Amino acid sequence: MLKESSGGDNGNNGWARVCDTCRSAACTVYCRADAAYLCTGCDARVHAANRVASRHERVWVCEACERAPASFICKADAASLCTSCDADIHSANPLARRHHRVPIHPISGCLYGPPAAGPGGAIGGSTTDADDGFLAQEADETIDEDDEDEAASWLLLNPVKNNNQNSNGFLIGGEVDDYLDLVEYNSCPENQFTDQYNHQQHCSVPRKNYAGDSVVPVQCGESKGHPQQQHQNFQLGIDYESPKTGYNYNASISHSVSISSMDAGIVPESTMSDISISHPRPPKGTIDLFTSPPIQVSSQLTPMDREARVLRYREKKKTRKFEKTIRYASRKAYAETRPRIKGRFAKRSDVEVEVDQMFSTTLMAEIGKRKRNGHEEIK
DNA sequence: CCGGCCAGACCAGCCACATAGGCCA
DNA sequence: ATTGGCCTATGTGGCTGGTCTGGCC
Repeated sequence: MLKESSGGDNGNNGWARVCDTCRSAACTVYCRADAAYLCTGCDARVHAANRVASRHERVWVCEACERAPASFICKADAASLCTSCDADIHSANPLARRHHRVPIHPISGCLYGPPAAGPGGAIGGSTTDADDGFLAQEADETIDEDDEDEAASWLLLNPVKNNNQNSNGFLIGGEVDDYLDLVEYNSCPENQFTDQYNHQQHCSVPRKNYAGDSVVPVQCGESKGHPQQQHQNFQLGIDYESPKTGYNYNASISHSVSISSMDAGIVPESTMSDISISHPRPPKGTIDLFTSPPIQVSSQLTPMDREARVLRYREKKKTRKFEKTIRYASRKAYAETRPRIKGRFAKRSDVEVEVDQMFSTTLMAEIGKRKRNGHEEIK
């Protein structure tokens, strides 16, 4: 797909960039320190020469055009792509746009070591290595170590640590929290982006009536900057639960909002529609390059920002809730009334179906009669 | 080995959503 | 004849709760 989509000509002039050193082989990596494109052999030779050279940060060359440093890994295509090719390929159609892409982190040291994985594996895996500058910086911190570690994983973009789960199987401040926190961050008046993204994020109106599942409309604008609204956003960030089915793109996602009157934490559909409809959350560990604001924010945090976020994380941790959440109250009500056999849903008998139909037709007739009467009264 | 605990599987029906196809300007 | 927008029909898969089951301690 990738090669085809690039026209099979490998980019601008139809030829892969050649190694800047040997000038004979096609380059495979780009060394930022040397600002040079190198083939596998030259890279191994140059960067194994001494310790300093071995620390040079390198990234793989785009597999589509083979002419620019790769910036993202597309998990669906299993390919590393430069910004340009990524944009070309993944803006082609809605399906491609949903491909999971993660930013490539440069790797230093030996790229061709014994357990070396492919381009994606080697570089993608580096995010959890000590080579990661951000993580290395984390290691120097000495505040409350447990919280700090957890907060670090929470602050990171794609750390493996984020897969930590507690005994209940829920995420402990994983990427989900991270994502939502970024949303929250963006939603703060002082942090608002001026583009349409945030407007959609928090002010969207359900596209449909949703009467069936009791989705209620969003109150927009009036609560902007209002403490209560901020609180609600805050809770959203906290209570995000891990899907029951685990690490899966299609896994169901539940949300919970702190509403005291709801035993099981039935989500006010306004928040539901906010998240799941107006801006479907990109899959775990991915970045939606075309609809999301730049999320790299977290990797460029100032110490002040970082401290603030750690504090916020701790607050969230304190108030985290693990209650089961109900996204659709109507489905819950229906499920409770359905016949069961040993706990499993069973097919309704013909009699039950008939009764239901009779009831519904009667109800519709009643509603129609009331409407007509209403019109007559108005007239 | 036994008992307690817990996570996950299972089921049917509703419905949100995506897609395909038809129609019209 | 082609294109773009709109609407409708159809298909797919997520969501829901009570019970059972297998694994673990």
